Amino acid sequence: MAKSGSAARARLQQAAVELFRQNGFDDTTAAQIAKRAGVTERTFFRHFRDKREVLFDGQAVLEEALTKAIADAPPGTPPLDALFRAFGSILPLIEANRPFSRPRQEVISATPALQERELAKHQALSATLAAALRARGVAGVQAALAAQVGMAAFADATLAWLENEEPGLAERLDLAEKALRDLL
Amino acid sequence: MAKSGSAARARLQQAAVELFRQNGFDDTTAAQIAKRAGVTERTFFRHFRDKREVLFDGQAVLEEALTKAIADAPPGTPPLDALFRAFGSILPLIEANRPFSRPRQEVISATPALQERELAKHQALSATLAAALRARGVAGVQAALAAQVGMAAFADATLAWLENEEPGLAERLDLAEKALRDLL
DNA sequence: GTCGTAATGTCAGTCACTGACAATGGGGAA
DNA sequence: TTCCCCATTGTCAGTGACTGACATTACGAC
Repeated sequence: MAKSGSAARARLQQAAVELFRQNGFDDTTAAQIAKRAGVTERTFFRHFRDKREVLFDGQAVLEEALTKAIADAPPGTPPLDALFRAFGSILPLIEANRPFSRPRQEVISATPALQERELAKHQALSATLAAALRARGVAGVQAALAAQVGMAAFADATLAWLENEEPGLAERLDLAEKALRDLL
Repeated sequence: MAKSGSAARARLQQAAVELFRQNGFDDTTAAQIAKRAGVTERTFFRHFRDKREVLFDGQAVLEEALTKAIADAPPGTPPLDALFRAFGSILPLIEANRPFSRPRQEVISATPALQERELAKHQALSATLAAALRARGVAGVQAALAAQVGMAAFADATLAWLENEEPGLAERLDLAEKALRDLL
């Protein structure tokens, strides 16, 4: 009675979002998610390290796109410029995903345990961006700081835009960048 | 056989660090910690929300000191200056705690689950700092960004200093601040 | 000394997560 | 086609984090 290729994974993610929204993260068991997806609890944990991870699975694509965008920036581009240019280049991707991201973020915002995991993901992404900057010759400390503050601005803008579609994401990002540069 | 006032709490924290260092976080059970502290597992979870939390308990003092330092900064002080001045004012506190912080950080650095929790604590502290800045009239977006980047610099400097005492914490913090200002 | 309250102990239960092993099913080699 | 390979899934038993309910104890206030 084993099912075909890993469409199970997608079904599990779908089922998880639905159940989390309906009953909350804490009142949803892994077994319930698995059942709705037509598999066993054991299969759930074969696809996802833990119960939270089922909501975090698209980061790889973004990571690659951002890294590439940073590497492709004209030589001599200052770190923050390279970063925000990279963010700008993936806005279409983000915007296209809004229908999926919105309910997902709704669940996350209601669940401290999931916010913790989201922070960890952002941190990992930030580390990757810092590495990409260092590969361009940016000094270590600056690369790390630029990546962290850039990610913070990007994450804040995206979060606010998921809650309210207007103003648009590009505009929010520009505002965040300006606010950041006004800091000094 | 119940013990006196919450010295139990301190014993639990002490026992936890020792066992975590000896056997690792994952291979240490809450029951083992409790036993070494002379209490029951149930008592452990009365003092700490979960197994990770036993390592995170000094934040309140820092939070208060930092908030106060920010509030006390001369009016008109730019956000980043107020922030770094506040950090500078609590350096003695941090330095005095090094004997406790070092083994603790050793455990955290070896355990992803604990790093996640640490990120969450930093985020919470950052939110508090942002609020303190806003209370001084700093705009919301700028306050949030300043707090995040400030925390990042502070955390990075402290972490590096815990791994290696030289150069000193004050010096590391100055370097981080300079690197940050050079970003623009 | 008594009494009230806060801290602790006891116990049973749920659920996240794991290791070991068996069953299945689809695709490629012969 | 037929057989076999192997990736995916199912089954089962077990550990440990965490919780609720209730009993017990310690200790200061009076």
